[in-house]
Amino acid sequence: MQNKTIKDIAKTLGVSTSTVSRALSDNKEISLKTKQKILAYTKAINYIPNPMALSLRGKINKSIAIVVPTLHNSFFSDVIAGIDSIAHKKGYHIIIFQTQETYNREVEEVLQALGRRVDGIAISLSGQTDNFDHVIKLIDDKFPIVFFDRVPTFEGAPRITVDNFRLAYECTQQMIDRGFKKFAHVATPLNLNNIRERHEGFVQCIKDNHLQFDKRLLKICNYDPLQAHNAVKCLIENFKIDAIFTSSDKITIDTCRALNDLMPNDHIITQFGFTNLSTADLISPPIISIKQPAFELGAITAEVLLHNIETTEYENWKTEDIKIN
Amino acid sequence: MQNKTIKDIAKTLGVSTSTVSRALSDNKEISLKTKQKILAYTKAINYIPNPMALSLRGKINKSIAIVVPTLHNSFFSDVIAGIDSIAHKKGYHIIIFQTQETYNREVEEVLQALGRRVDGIAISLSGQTDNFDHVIKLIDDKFPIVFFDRVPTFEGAPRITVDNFRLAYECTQQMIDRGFKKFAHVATPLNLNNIRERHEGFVQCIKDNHLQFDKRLLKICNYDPLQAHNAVKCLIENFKIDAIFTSSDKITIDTCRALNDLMPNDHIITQFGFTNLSTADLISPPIISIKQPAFELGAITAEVLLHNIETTEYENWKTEDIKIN
DNA sequence: TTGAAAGCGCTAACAC
DNA sequence: GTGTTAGCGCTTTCAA
Repeated sequence: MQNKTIKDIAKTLGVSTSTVSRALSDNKEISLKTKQKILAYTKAINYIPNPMALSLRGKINKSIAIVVPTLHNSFFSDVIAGIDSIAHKKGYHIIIFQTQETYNREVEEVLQALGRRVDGIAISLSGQTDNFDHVIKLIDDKFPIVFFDRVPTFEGAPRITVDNFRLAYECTQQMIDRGFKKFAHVATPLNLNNIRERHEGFVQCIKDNHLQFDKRLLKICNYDPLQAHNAVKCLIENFKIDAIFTSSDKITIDTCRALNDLMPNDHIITQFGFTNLSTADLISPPIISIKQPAFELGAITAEVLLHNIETTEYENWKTEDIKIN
Repeated sequence: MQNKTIKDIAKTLGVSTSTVSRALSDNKEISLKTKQKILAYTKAINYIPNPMALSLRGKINKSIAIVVPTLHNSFFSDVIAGIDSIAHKKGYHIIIFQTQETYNREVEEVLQALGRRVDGIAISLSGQTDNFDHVIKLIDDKFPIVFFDRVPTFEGAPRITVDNFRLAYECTQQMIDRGFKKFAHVATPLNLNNIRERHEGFVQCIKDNHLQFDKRLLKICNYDPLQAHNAVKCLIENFKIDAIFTSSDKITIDTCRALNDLMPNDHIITQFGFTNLSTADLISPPIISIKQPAFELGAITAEVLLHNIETTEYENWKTEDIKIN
């Protein structure tokens, strides 16, 4: 069953390989008759050109790399689904690389992606990354790369994000409108742009409403549920808070569990925050949840990336940032 | 920055391409000195051989295809994470193909995977698939393929599944032990092996406890939430049921929403079922939830597939089915 | 121990 | 309108 080659086809049909190649590439320098004969045959045998050979010839590979911190996160799964939806339409396949949130893996995986000669890279940075040489090099070399969600601070390649500031601001405003006054924020470290922007939107909204945000009410946790538990415990015991803002998926869940553990019956504290779970509406105690348009983010990332891949003139590449609403 | 080729290296070092190739492949027909010189240099420049060239030469590609119905499902995301964890260790990359639950896409995507010359395929069948020629052909050709979760009825290639019957049986037994007596089952169509096995485990347990299962209490729904709503409504209005069994992720959620809508305050019906959501414990009304070991399923799938890929003697391939507990 | 050359599947000059 | 050939990066005979 080994996929037939252009050579086999040529032999079977009694023509040369270049004739077959021409028929396949819709070249005009070929008679309609031979072309139809060849196309009929290739269709019949389900011929698929060997992408390795194409790639070796310098043609594009029709594959893009997606580099994400982890797949254990419905946000990234949704983004990938969005990227795939666009990529598939244009005949591209996606190859997934996980960095497990470490800088070393990120460098390695980017190298691997290049080694595989993907046509472009869509990347969301690891939580550890603070050196950007590996991606700057790509930008300098005009290799198609697009950042999404967790993006670097410098310009040069498109950065596709959701409008974290605005989403956080608006949700906080809703809470204030409903009468909440004393807010805490349980967050993962602010070195990631998205988390930082969410914090800023949250604080700005509080300020704009002439309320105060006590800095001790910002609790930074890592990915350990126990830290969230302790943070919530500290908040409950020491401060009279109305509401807790949580600014990413996992921490939202951890905080929710902490609240359930620490005050199982009276839900006097209301939680609001970012989560991409499909079941956010079913969770108890209820969370006012902010859902990022992850699928759409992926779709736009793919569109920009594919545009650049398929545009040979560098000056026509898209480089501007996009904030999705 | 275009990755250097073996030719560039040869030129820089003043040796021939074959010498470089030999150094890289740890060939013994080469002096230690030249070898070390070459290796030092290739390491310094971060040389990665072009996998396209390797693949063209008939070497393996170090990539495997994962064909899944959809990525919009935390079960499959987790399986993929599990596959990747093993594949990455052995230097393989994963390329993901979605069938969107349709037979036509499944055939097409399998063809695409072969076109890409992946070394093997891990596949979970679409909900529509009832013709298996496309995969039987691969098995006949001794192409490495492993089925997981949604597997065909015939033997010949490894089928990795969770023990659906047992999981369903045990959970039902728990419910009976807690005093529940009158059960309904809200399910997606039973043509998929996993759903059918779950139903069988559920019914068998009821029978073994000398209870009766009224067949009218099996409600088949598709992926539309409205169908689940109507099914639940019908069950509530016409039958005095204690508990509802739901046998897959999405239908579990849909049923949960339906219960919330139809009887928001008195939770006289208890739901138990399969779900892979990380937040199953937070959902209200509480669900007795059965979690499949998705990550582990993926890991084992990858192990079997990679074993077969790397084993040249066909008689040493693993072909037996595996049920994970 | 090393180099030269062929060939994997394909495309694109260049011939005819 | 069609065939011949070189070459993409690599490995592997075969010579030296």
